[in-house]
Amino acid sequence: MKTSGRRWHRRSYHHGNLKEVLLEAARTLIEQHGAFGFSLAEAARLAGVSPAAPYRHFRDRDALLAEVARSGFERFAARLDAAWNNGIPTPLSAFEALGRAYLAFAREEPASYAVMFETGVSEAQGTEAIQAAAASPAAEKAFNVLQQAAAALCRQLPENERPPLKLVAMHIWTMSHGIASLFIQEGSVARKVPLSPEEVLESGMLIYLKGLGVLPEVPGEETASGES
Amino acid sequence: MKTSGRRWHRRSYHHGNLKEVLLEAARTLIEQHGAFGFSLAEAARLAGVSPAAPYRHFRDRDALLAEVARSGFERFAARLDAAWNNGIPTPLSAFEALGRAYLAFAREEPASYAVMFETGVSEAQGTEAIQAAAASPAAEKAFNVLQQAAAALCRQLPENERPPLKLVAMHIWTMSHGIASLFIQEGSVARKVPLSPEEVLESGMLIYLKGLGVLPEVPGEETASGES
DNA sequence: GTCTTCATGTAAACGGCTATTACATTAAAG
DNA sequence: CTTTAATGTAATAGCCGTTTACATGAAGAC
Repeated sequence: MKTSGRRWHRRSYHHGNLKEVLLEAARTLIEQHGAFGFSLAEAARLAGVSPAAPYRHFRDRDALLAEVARSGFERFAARLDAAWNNGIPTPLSAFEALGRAYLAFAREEPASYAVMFETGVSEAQGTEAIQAAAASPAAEKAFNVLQQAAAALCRQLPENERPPLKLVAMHIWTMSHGIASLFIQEGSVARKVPLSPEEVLESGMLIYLKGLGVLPEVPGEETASGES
Repeated sequence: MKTSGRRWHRRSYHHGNLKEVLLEAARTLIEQHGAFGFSLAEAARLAGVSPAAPYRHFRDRDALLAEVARSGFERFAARLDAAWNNGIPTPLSAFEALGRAYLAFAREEPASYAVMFETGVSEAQGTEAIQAAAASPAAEKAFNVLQQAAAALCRQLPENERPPLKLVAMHIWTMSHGIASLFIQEGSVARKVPLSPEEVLESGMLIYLKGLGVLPEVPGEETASGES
């Protein structure tokens, strides 16, 4: 029973699906060992191939991480887009769904999220590929969903009170990202606060939208606890 | 002339200040090569000592990074505290100074900031030390400054309208962090938006505070452009 | 002053990782 | 069936992290 040691001791000399398996292995290993400590060799072991095999599919280690980021942005954008659903049934409810989708992605794919948003600093040599992914069409598409949502919300305001769209989109994005980023970290002080990311985001957005003038006079004024 | 190759070919066998120099070298290298790609050996070279020397001062590579994080949190907390200055002259002006101080730290010490907030994912083996730093007293002190500011702002509200302090503090923190984090990245989509981090934070906070009910009826209603 | 001691640095070595090169295997096209 | 290109392996070189045994010298004991 060759399959005992590995899930799939491949039958043929050729793997058949190595690229995808390597990406999956990378995400798994990054979740376990952190964005540091991820090693191409270990991913290869996990996939059951030699340490040199990955180089047939990725130019180097960073190219693999860049692909993790790029594909992550694609799923991210798709998910945000589905949640926003063109503002249906109402912009506000869709906006809430959007926020939840954002946090859900960060929670379900922490490795992808980390590589997408928290890789490297400055013009790091060797991370250009990843940084390119962070500026890829997929990344822009994700941001565009946020911008659409911002636009729909602003459309409820009289024209002379509308702040620049990009600014509102940035506010939404930075708050969502800040929450996702702080809560992903195990040891973070954020974890010591007895609040779920969703609670923080929803209450924060309620206050922000009220400040924007978008909310129709909140009834209960229970700004804190949300509804759940 | 031995001194040509290095700034300071130390005269004595003993370095005299190796620990600090290594921390400084680490910050420099992380800025240049990213949080990945930082190597203890290179830091040692930069300090002009053998690759084994750092182990006299740090248990391992992660311990050095943890110290970068810990000392970073200390300077961070001190700086935020000085900027907040107990809400003097007014809570609002002090709050604005606090936000600027937050972003200034992230801009001036991007390496520290990255190690403090963007290291690793989940319960990564090998990063426990850094995660411990992220939950250290210094980190809590920094958060406490934000919480004090939140408290001072909330104190301007009638008691029955005050949201939980920790919640407001988290809103402030997550938005500041989100902006700092997104703008630190070179390739980020955030860099394509023609807005400075300060503009985004200040305008966002204006809207948020208005939603909170803290702002005394904004006069100009130029929600976007701030004053600068 | 000399001796001892301990902190601090070095040299050498091991194993793991990245990446390259030459070679092996096989699927697919002609 | 033969050829070819894609895909994987083996072997190798260089770097890094880390450990161990040894070297140096500053500070105090005498």
